Amino acid sequence: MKIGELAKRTGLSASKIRFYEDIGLLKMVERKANGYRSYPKEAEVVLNLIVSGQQAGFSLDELKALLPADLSGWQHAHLIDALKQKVMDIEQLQAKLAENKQRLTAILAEIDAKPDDMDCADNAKRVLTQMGLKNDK
Amino acid sequence: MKIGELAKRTGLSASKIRFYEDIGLLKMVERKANGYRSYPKEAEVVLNLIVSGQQAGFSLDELKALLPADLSGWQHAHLIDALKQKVMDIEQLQAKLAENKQRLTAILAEIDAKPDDMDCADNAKRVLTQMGLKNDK
DNA sequence: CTTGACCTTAAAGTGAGCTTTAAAGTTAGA
DNA sequence: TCTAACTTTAAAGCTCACTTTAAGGTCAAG
Repeated sequence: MKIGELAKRTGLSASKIRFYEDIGLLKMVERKANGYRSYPKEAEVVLNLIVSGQQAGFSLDELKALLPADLSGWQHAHLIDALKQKVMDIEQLQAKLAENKQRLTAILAEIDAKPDDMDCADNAKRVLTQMGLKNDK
Repeated sequence: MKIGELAKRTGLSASKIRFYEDIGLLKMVERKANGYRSYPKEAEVVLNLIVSGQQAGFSLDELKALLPADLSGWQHAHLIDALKQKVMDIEQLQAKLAENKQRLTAILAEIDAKPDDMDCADNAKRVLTQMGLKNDK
C-alpha cells in the first residue's frame, strides 16, 4: 500500500504519516525499488491505534513507548498498567468536570432566582467570586 | 497585591501571569508609581477561572472571548448565555471523555479475557485490530 | 550602604505536533 | 508521448502556551 492510499484509509494526511515515521512512531514501512514507501495492512491498524491513543490523552512520546515496533513484540504488563493509569486520569477529569458543571448549573439557578431586582454588577461579582473560590482543589 | 503574592496565592508563575496580561487575557491590573503591577483581589478569582477553563478544555483564546474585561462589565444576559454555553461545552467534553474511557476499558477487558494461554502476537494483533476498527467515528 | 529578594522589559527559546515549501523523480492514463 | 497525479527529501515554518534570558530598577533589613 502506498502512502496516499494509507492516508485515505486512515483519514490522516500523508505528511502526518511521514512525520510519525520520522519520529520513530510508525516503523512498519518498507521501500520499493523506486523509493516509494510501502505499507503492510497492519499499518492502518497501528495508525488508528495512534489516533485512539491521542484521543485518550496519550502524547506521541507515550505512544512511542507503548506501541510495539512489530505487533508481536508487545509488552503486556506495561501496556495494561498504562491503560489503567489513563482510565484513572480520565476518571479524575470526569469528576472535576462534573463538579464544574454542577457548580455552573447551581449558579445559573441562583441567577434565575434573582432576576432584575438586584444590581447587575453586584450579582455578577458575587456569582463570579463563588466560581473562583471553589476552584482551589 | 504585587505579582509575587498573586503568584503564590494562585499557584501560577509570575511569568505566566504576565503572559496572560500580554495576550489580553488578564486585564485587571494597574501600575504603582514605581512601575510595579498592582492587582485587585478579583484578579485571583479570574486566574482561578482561567485555570478552571483550561482544565475543562478551553484554549486561552476561547477564555479571552468568554471572560469579561472587568467583573462588573458582565451583562446579565451575557453572563447567562456564557454560563449556559460553558455547561454545554462541559457536556460535550464529558461525552468525549466517557467515550475514551469506554474504549480503554473495553481494550483492558479484551486483554484480560485472554491471558497467557493464547499466543501473544495473535492476541496483540486481535486486540489492536479491534481498537483500530472501533475508531472510525 | 550594601545585600538580596523582589520587580521591570523586550526578545529569544522551548517543545509538541504538525504543515508547507521547493525541487526533484515516478507512474498511470488518454 | 504528454500530462496530471502521484511520490521523494530536507528544511523551514507554524500555533499554542509558555519559560528563559539579559539587563536593569526598587525596596526592606542589617
